Amino acid sequence: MAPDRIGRIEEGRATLSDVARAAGVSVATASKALNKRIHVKEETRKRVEAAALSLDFTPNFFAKALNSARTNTIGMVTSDLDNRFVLPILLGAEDAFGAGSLSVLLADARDDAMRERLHIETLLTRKIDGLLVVGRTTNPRPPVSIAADVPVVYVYAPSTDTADASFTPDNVLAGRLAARRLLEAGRRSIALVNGESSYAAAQDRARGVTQELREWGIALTGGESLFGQWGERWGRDCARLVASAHPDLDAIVAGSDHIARGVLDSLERLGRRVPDDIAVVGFDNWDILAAESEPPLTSIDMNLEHLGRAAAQALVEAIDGRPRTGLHQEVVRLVVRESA
Amino acid sequence: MAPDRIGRIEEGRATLSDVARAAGVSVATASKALNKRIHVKEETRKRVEAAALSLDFTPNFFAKALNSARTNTIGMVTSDLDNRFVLPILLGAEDAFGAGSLSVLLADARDDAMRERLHIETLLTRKIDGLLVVGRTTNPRPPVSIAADVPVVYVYAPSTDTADASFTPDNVLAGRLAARRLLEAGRRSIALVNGESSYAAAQDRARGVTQELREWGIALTGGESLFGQWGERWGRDCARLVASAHPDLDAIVAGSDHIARGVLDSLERLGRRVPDDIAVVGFDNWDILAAESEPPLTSIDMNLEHLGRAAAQALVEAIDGRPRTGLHQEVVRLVVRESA
DNA sequence: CTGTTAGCGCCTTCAA
DNA sequence: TTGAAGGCGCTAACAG
Repeated sequence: MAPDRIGRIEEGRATLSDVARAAGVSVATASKALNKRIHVKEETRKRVEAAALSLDFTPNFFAKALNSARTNTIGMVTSDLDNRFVLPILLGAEDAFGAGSLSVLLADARDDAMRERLHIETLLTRKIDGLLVVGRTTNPRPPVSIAADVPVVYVYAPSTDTADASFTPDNVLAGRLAARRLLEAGRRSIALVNGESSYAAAQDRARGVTQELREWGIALTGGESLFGQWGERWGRDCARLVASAHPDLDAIVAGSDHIARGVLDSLERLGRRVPDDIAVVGFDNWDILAAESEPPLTSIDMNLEHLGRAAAQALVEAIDGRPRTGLHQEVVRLVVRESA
Repeated sequence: MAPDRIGRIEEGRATLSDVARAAGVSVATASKALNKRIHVKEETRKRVEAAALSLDFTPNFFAKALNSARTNTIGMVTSDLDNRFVLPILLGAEDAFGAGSLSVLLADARDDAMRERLHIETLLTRKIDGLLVVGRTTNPRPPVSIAADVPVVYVYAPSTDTADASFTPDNVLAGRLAARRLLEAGRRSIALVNGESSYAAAQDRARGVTQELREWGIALTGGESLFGQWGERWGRDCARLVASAHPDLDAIVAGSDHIARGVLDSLERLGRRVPDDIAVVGFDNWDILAAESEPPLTSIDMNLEHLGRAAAQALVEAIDGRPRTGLHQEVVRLVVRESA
């Protein structure tokens, strides 16, 4: 029992050879036994497992990683952690990876290509099994260049290389769902107060809305290009204008919940009741904005947690040799409250 | 140059012995040279470094970790990633750790003690150099029990053990700053529409507000126990009541920006102008709520990014053998907009 | 079924 | 100043 090696005393960890000795077998046998390998007598395995347990043995992660390809670690690079959209995605991903079995190395690139390269470099140094690249917007982004054969999955911001595996919310569908909700409620004069035109999300949502309207034989009131900023102010300003210019207006699709809040605000000031006079629907279903507004806001939920989970799942499968390449536009859903 | 070992071909990584051979020295010398150790002739080192560079040599992380205490990895356990407060903290922490030099293993415990234990267990297995425990609220939490001598720093939620190193925003100061702003602007009838009483943040802010008022010889209008929920609805309801009950009311401190939004809403409906008739100040400086409200909201910023950075810094120092124990209440700051 | 022998890639004595 | 040898803890051949 005397420490036979320098360092044993302070570093209390039991090693495999300790276990082997305690069980009266060789290290190799102990290894096989603990790794549920074949060719080990049941009784021997029991003995080894008992020894391992009593010594509170935990295999040394690094020794293990040293001679096996897998490290059970995946890397996650976000371009902007300060982005509320990435949170649910991370959550979903974390979820899919399962507690304890797979660890996540997180790195934030601050929306800076150099930092991203650097971070990915160090992640690769740590032999991650796979890489999840989380974008800041849904605008396509250049693929990361990785020499090694590490599977990569893009989330939120898809890769410009359509052969890469990318997961992004279906914003066209989102637009359609929003419009459909209004149309089915009998609304016929619908305006779209959109976000910034440089965002794919804004463009896609607009596309979805107009597509749906067209199928109903209707055109967007106020035109298709009411692009502005992603904020309340723009929502307020723009809503005031369209609502005044079009007295028959009976619905507004807002490019985001944030914009929608501004829209609601203006409508109230104009004396238009929501939803009786004018219905309003937003995007994102950001409950801090949507749940307790006056009235509570009907919105399209982008299913971000699901998105993260799907991407993570795909990454795990890719690691296991079953890659799912290409762009995956994940489904979104309508959340009905009172505004539409 | 022919691959002398199985696996060399597919696994293109150059090893130290490759470098040594290329430089015409032994592995030992190469090691010393690259690690800036003494006892290496300058010219030899140059040669080795050149060889390493040309072979694009990166030391094997695991081999290195196998016989050295440091892994340059720290663990970060959040109790609830879905919490908007943790994001800036993570950012600040990531920042303090520096790009590339220190990697972050992220684990989300979902506010579940069992999951937390499990995650910490696996983190320890990976020999993290230190652990950052990020809480969901500022309520004190039981310390994690770690057998090994891994430094731990608590952020946002401090440890109940005051000997542990904890970093949390100074909510009492926050309350004082909010009150002071109003008092200095000449307000004398001030109400506090607070959040949930079970939150230390709500209690501390209340304490700060009353302390400051007391120093000015004033008592809180409407009493000290207007606790409710952290939401707009409560802000609306409560503001309507106090404002009606106290016609002389000239300021409201809202327990959070979210509450403040409800307060603003009610005041507008009651025809009280902000800030002319009644001033309003919130907490959190959550710009999505505060920046574009009508009028824009004056708020107390909790300096979360700074908080995260400070905590991370402390962790790094602790790892380097210079622990900073005890509770650190970090400074917060007033952000003036138009509502007060 | 079990044990012996070789490494994985690196670092660290200790001789030379 | 350099190099040879041993070891970190584990797994993967191959014998026995």
